[in-house]
Amino acid sequence: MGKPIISETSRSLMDIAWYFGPKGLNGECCDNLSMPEFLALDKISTSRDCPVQDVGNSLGFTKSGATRIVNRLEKKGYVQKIKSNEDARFCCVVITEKGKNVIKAADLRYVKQFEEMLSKMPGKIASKTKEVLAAMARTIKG
Amino acid sequence: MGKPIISETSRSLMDIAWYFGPKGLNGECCDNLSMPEFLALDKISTSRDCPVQDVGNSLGFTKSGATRIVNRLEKKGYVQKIKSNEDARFCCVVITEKGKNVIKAADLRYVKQFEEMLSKMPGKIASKTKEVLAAMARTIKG
DNA sequence: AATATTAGTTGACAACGTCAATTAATATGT
DNA sequence: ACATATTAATTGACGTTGTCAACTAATATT
Repeated sequence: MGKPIISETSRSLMDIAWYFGPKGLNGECCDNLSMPEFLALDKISTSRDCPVQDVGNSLGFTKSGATRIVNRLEKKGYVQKIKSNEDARFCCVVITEKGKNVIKAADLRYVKQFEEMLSKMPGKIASKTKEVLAAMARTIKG
Repeated sequence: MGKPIISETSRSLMDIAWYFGPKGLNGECCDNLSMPEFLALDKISTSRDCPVQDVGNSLGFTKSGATRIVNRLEKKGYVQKIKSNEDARFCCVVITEKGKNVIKAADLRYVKQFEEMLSKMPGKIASKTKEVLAAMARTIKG
């Protein structure tokens, strides 16, 4: 009832994760694209002939979870699953034009939200923010 | 297939939100406490006689969502719902000792994870990171 | 040729939040 | 004072999303 129990660091991290995360921004980054779908789509767009499991690994999902998210994306017309002709056990998941457009739109929305935030921050800190976030992301991804 | 479609800013924000968010850290911050539960518990712990709806507002949930998350926390023994004796429509939600302990533990885990990340970052940037995150969080919360 | 491994899929399930309807308590208007 | 409106909270039905374990199909291994 009053003084916070948790540290400012935790709070900040939580608030940021919540705001930009799966539940923030009204639960969608753009139209009918959830945050995991956005991340999956980005993973697919940056991999050549992406196997289904790679999507799962990249998100920390099980392989059945991976199947399901890829299927959802396929149903929406954002990706295509093509059997590999080198090894027919594999699917090559590739992004479609429609998929590229949708992540471009989602990206714009994110950047806009971010710039809006920056513009409300003290200039001195704002100027360091992108750099800090990039360094954090790099570190997290190992 | 190769060059990313989305900006580094979006990617960084996503990666951070994902890593520290509801799905990161194995989907739980601590034991059986999900991220929304952690945030709700923090909200409750910093408000005196917190009505159920305030929890919902603070998380961006509907009031039925608020009821459900508070009930989950109550079932786990982390909060108590007490009818207000000023206006019996209201519940005063208060955190229990057990609840305080569990968010303390979750906080520790978060801080540890954060410090680990910091230690892997270039010192010059690491030294600015806390400040930047705090400023972001402050801005987001208006 | 028989067996093991691997990629992906599927059914049953649980967790979580929304919507709309409902209950119970308090305010408001006449 | 009494009828009506408003408000806080709850509940049932539901949709979404991910897990687990069992399964299929294709390729490797022995």
